[in-house]
Amino acid sequence: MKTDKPLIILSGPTAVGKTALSVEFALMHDLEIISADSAQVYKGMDIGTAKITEEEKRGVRHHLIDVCDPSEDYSAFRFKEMADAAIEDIYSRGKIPLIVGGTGFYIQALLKGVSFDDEGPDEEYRNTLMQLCIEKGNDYLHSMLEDIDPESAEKIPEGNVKRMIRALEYHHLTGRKISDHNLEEAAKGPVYDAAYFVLTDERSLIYERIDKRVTVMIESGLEDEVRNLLGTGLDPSCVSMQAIGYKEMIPYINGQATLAEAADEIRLRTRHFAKRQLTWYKREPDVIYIDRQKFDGRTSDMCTFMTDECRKRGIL
RNA sequence: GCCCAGAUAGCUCAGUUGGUAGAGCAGCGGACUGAAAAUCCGCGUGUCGCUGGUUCGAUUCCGGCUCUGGGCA
Repeated sequence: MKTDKPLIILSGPTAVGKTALSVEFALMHDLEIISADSAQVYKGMDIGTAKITEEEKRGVRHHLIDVCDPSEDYSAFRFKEMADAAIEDIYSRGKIPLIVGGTGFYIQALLKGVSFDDEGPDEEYRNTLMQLCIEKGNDYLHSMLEDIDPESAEKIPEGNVKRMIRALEYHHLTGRKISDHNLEEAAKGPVYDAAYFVLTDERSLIYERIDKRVTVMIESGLEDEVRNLLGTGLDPSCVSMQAIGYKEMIPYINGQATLAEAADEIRLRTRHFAKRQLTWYKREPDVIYIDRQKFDGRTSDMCTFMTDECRKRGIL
């Protein structure tokens, strides 16, 4: 029995081998790929994001890569809008979409159809709050939050300025508590019939692959890539430049660190990132793990496993 | 060869006026619903170099040894 809104998702920590597996699987079933990656959307950010190359695509159509200028701010909201549109487009061609990427937050927004019904972001209000925070301290923002939304104040630590600001902004724009909004959204079920795969491996092997990948990035010209981006007048504090591999290069380019120090910092930050991704998946319901160890790393066997799991769910 | 300093967590080091020890980083765990490759929260994982001595008790004091720096030759 086939489903109405089939969707296949392949996620997993960085450097685990999602790209190679995704192309192989897409070729096998004539799928189109939608990237769920918060950094690969930016044009000109190729080496540091380990963006798939034209050769690696092997003719498989990819969506949501290079759709944004690095000076623009991308977000979960924009991803959801664009991904929903891409999915409809793919359905119209009679094909099934394969979502591939490591940004769990984006995948969640898409899969559960999270509603972003306020008019945000309100940059002006955010700046006002940021200024208040600097002048009067984190505890001042926290007490503001306590007044309008005690549940959020309970949950969000004083140190987490970003989330305090977002909670205050949501209330400012809608008059509602974000804690209520979050509860409503959390209760939602998926809007697509999805098989949600997470590719994993032994932690130490993921870390080894990260270390090697960073070495290759440096050898492939990451420094020039970052210099070129900054050379266009891009603000180093903008969202795209917060991506791992970019913000760590800036001290080196400014002469405040050696290249080896920058590379080590990238390796460390990437390992931390992989750990955060793994934590995220633990909480996602109905995730199907693909443990590389169990397949001895054989792509064809992993594809077979994925095919079987999809069929069990009426997908494919 | 001699002199000096050091040897404590994976790393860098602090400390115990003698009662088996604690910071930062690493590591590990967690949160996350319009910045998410972002942001934030929690957890000490140890033959205190080895070996004798003094002592009720030594990681701490004393001797010897080993190793590592630095200096003198």
